[in-house]
Amino acid sequence: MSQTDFDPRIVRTRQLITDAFIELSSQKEFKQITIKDITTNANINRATFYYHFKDIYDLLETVLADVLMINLKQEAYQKEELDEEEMVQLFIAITNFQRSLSQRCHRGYEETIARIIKDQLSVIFIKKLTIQYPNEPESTIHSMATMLSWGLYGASVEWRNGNQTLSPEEYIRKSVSYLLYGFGIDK
Amino acid sequence: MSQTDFDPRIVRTRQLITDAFIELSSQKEFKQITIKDITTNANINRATFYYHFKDIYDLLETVLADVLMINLKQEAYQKEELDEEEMVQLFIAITNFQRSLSQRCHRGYEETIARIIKDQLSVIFIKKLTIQYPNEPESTIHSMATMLSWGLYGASVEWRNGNQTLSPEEYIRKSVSYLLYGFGIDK
DNA sequence: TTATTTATGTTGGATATACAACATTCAAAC
DNA sequence: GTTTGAATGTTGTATATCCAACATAAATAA
Repeated sequence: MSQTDFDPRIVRTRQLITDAFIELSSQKEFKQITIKDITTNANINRATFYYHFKDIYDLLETVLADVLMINLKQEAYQKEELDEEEMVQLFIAITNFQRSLSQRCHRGYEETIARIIKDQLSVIFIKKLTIQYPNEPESTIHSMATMLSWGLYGASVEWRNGNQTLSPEEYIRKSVSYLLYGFGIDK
Repeated sequence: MSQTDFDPRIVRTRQLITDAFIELSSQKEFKQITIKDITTNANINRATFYYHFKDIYDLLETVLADVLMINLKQEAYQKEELDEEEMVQLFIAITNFQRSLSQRCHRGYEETIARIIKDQLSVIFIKKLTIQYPNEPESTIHSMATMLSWGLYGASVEWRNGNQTLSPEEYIRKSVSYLLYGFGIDK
């Protein structure tokens, strides 16, 4: 964080944008939210949005990292194909978040947070699947990405609600192996 | 209202200032509130306050007129001495406000509003009494102004709580005559 | 498929808001 | 009463936010 990030104007504007995004996430799916929706809701100029964020994906990652304190930045998951190791790391990031959820003040809108997390997982998986299966129609790619992101998130909820005798890694590694094998990862 | 008053920056900043003033009014008397208090509470620069308002008295009148919708601007009560007609007009302005209070969403902080109104009445009366009694010590002037403002406001509350068979003017004119007579208005 | 509308990303210029500094006034401390 | 500190009002400069406009892409309508 640079010094200018303490400028009250910047702080206020970022808060407006973030609040708008979260509110819209409770009403719509990520792919239905437009920059225009956000800036209208926040009552700021569109150029101002671009002063602060590169695009809506940048906003999504910032909200996850800075507001929800969960590391799901794309740059941390750069391998082009689905990979067991990366999926385990994704799962650990989510369970870290789940672990802290009971101590946090966000419990009131957990459903919105869940949606935001799944949206980002979906963004990550779509990117990988598009590269790995260039000839698959987009609808198939989206469908697979949705199943993966919901599955991974659901597993983290189950892990949290259980007695947590297994570490996240132990809990998920077998499932991930089966998942990837089902994708013909051994071709 | 000029076109620039729809500029979102202006709207937001004015809201921040107004909210800060109202919050501080619930904690302190008017004369204890400083510009610095307001700008700190609102998290804006002091120069920005002065961009919008001439001074704290300007803010007070604006809050009354624009937020609480009650006309107690000094410029409407310019006679230098206490005057029966002006006091009746003051009372009518307050009772107009009281009349609408039951239909408004401000009921939750009526005490703060009462304080703000009394503060402005006090400002008006201090100005007149200072001119009328130049040799009286300031503490006396303040004391008289306080009694007048509380008295006038209290009468409006009583009027509102009664069955309102009398118009505001009928209700207050006799009392005002007695008040002014007690000030030696007939010298 | 074509035409129209909407959204995105960008750019140059205007302006509201920020900052620091200053002079003066007022209030508090000694 | 004197000194010190805080508050007020002001000013010049920097910058975050605003606006309109443009080119392009994407979505929708015909």
